[in-house]
Amino acid sequence: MSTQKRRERERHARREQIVEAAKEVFGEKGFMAATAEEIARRAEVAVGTLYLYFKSKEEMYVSLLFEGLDLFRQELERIQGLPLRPDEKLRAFWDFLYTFYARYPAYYRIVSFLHTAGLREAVSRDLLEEVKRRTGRNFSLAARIVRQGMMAGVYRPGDPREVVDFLWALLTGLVQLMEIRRNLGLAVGDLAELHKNAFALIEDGLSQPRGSAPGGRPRPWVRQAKVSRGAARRPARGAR
Amino acid sequence: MSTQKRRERERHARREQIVEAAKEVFGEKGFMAATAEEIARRAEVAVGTLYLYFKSKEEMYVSLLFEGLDLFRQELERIQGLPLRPDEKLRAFWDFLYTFYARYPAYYRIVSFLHTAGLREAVSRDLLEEVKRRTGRNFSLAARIVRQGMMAGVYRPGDPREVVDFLWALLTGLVQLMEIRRNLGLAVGDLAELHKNAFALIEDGLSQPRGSAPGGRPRPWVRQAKVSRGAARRPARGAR
Amino acid sequence: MSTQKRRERERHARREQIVEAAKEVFGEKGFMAATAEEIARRAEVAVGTLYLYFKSKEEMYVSLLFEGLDLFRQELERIQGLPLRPDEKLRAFWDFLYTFYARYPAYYRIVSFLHTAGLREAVSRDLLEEVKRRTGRNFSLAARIVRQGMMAGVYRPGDPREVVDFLWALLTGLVQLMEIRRNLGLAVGDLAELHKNAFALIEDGLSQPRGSAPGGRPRPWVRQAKVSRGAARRPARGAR
Amino acid sequence: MSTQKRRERERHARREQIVEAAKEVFGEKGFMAATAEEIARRAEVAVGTLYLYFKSKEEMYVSLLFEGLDLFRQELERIQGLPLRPDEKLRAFWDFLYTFYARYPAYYRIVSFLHTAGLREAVSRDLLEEVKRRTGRNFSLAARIVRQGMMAGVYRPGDPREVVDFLWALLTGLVQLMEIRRNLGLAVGDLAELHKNAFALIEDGLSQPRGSAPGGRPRPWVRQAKVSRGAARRPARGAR
DNA sequence: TATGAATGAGTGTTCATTCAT
DNA sequence: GATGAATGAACACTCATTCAT
Repeated sequence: MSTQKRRERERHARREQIVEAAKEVFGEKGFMAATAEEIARRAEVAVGTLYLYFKSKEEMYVSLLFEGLDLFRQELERIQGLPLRPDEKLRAFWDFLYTFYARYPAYYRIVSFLHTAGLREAVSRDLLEEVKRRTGRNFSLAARIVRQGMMAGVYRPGDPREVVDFLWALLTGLVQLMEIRRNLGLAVGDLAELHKNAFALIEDGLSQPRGSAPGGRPRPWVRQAKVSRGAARRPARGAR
Repeated sequence: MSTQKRRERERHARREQIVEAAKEVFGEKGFMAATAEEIARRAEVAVGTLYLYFKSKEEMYVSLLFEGLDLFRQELERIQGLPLRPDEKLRAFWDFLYTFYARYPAYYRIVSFLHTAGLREAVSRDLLEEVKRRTGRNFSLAARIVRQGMMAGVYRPGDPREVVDFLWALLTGLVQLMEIRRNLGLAVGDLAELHKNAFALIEDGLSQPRGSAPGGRPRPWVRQAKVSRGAARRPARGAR
Repeated sequence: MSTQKRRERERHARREQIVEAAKEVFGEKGFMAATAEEIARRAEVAVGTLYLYFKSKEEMYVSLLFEGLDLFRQELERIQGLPLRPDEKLRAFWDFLYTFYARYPAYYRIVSFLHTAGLREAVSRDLLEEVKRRTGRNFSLAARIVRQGMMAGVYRPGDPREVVDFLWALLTGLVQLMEIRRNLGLAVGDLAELHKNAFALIEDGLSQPRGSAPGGRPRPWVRQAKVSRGAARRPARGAR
Repeated sequence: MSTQKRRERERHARREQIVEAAKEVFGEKGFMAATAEEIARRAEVAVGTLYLYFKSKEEMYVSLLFEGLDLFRQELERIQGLPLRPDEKLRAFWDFLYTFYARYPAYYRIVSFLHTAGLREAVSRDLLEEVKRRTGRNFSLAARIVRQGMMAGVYRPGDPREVVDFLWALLTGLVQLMEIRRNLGLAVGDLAELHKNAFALIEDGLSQPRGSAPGGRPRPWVRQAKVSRGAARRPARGAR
């Protein structure tokens, strides 16, 4: 019993060693340039040991995401529990998206890695399932904030999950754009500033129009396409 | 003189051969899985020849972007020339962002490739400069559309380039999100639908409030943070 | 004493577990592709335990032969005990060689494995001794059948062990030939048919000429080389 | 033109370098223990170069067979052309089987390798086809000798190819048996002697019975099974 | 310019075997 | 005896890039 527990503990510790080393090496060199041998060396472990804990280099990399996803969730839950108005919560969420990136850019890179072609072959089904579960939970948590805003009448009705997709897409898109600009040697603007302004833009779109009476019929979130004079009339495609 | 011109032409033709082959191979296999040998074979050229025209595999890949950037610019200019209201133009631009992706997803992948760590070492300075020039031009062109909307009072005043960044980031962010979801084996929503709705959201944020008189004092685009009643006042977290 | 016996029994049972698992795994995957870990898993035993009972993977493999050699011997003894004429016994033996292969091809593969270069280093001396003893016994048993035929005057006098070598060689040679043909994708003939015909051929060679009186001077088994008329006399090439 | 020819020659020479080195290394270490790196080193060639000429280690190994198959064929043709009686030719063939093994045992080992499971995946289709073609030709050549014997009435009628199979099987089976015995540390008999005696045995089975009149009805090669008293009567299975 | 044969460093992964507990 | 985590040497194969012709 005691032996088993010790085993358990040691196993966990060893895994941590490896994860830490992997974080370092992948962080410094990126996925492609990182080598199994160096990770093993830094973890002070034999190369073979790596493969006792992870199926492949890809799996090692993606596994690092878990910690990030959990940190992400914790913060989300903290925000959710704050005594704030829904719109304040959403802003807190948006701010968090940025601070999280600023603090742990590596996690965003791993997420970005998830779109690599052929990923599904290199990684175990279970790992992918777990990633799905955790990202799904996080998206749901975020969606809840938006939903509360909608139900409180602060935001127009709509699909809250879609809004989260937009926020996430906007943030990651901006991050990538900035990184590309840096890579191109372009003077890259202040991401913090961009981030702040982006929210102002989106929040306006989300919000109930100011003039509308609190109890009035809500302006639908997806509006009719305005018709241009002289332009071919396209059929209005209402909200799904 | 004539000889030189012929030389020039032949050189250009040869380069085109290679570019076409590269487009095919990179398109089918992605950057990593593509091999110089296969590109050479398809271009009906010796492997060594590739390196007479391109410094490296990376350079070959990134060069493909030029054509995309030019197509992009042409369409932008077409839109600019259309007899549309500024807001209609912006919508046309937004639609174009999507149709361009739908038609040439490969270009987006190359753009995405530009954030690879170590790119600057693998690629010639000149190439990067050229990419900068062309992307810059395209961003400017797009920004012009937004600026026109602002000057016409349809949109609130602000930095038009920033708006273009937002639009671009939003679109590419959504594209990546969808690709990740597909890779994770998640039921992936309809990108076209998402794309449409995203615009509705943003456009609202961009627009002058409905009730405001055309000539009235514009509501500043970046608004003051709303204050939460009863909640502990926390500093804005965006800046950090 | 009792304890020791139990120990003994348990030890034997454990060994059986492993042998059974090894038989399965080697049978399914062949020697090379089989792994110690899988054998351990199937035997429900730790990997290390394998090495308490066997010196090496090779030893595990070769040990499987014992069971086969014993089955072989039992059948040989059964045939020996049958109320048959010597030539009928030999045919029964020959048929058995085939049915044994058809039923337990794995054993033939292990035998074939015994000619691997470097075997002696990978396997304990004792194991090899045991294999020698058991195969030797089997060969002797088979030789006895032949000897009986010779003594009965059914077969010409000669070295019975040699005849067994021939029969064994012929059968295993045919088996290997068929397997190679199958591997090459050649239409492979019916081994059963071949097996039958081969015996007809050999039996004739073994037999006393028909016309010779039972008690007559036996035609020597190894005859003088016939001399070719008109052909240049060449030295026998067999010796070299 | 001259350039092309030189290229051709160089290519051939390089290939020979590699083949020679491969022959050495495989010969010394066997297939499994041989390493690509050592072959390259001995051939004074880069490792990658090996793979310009051969698809895989397996292919390298099997390719060595070609030379052997050609030597084999040449000797077969020589024998065929000799002014000998058919039965003398067959003996010459049989002697050759042995001397060939004695001189080039490595080739027999490669042939034996051909029954490795999974070979077809490790080796190109073309290579296998070529092996088929050449072995097929050799078997045909040998069969011709037997057929001539049959047509001359020296041997009983039958399928000459089958006889060749028997001869081949018998020889290779003996070779393997001897190698196993040597590996087991058994005093291994004189293969040359065994080889000689085996032929006496087989030749008798092949031959027309001595007493039969030249023009008489040939005794069928596959005879009726003799019936044992008291044994279950098995149906006679006539020649196919 | 064009060629294409040659290079050779680089790497993820396996697995028989050991040994501290 | 039994365990099973750890080891680490071993290795085939790839492919971007070069350079002699």
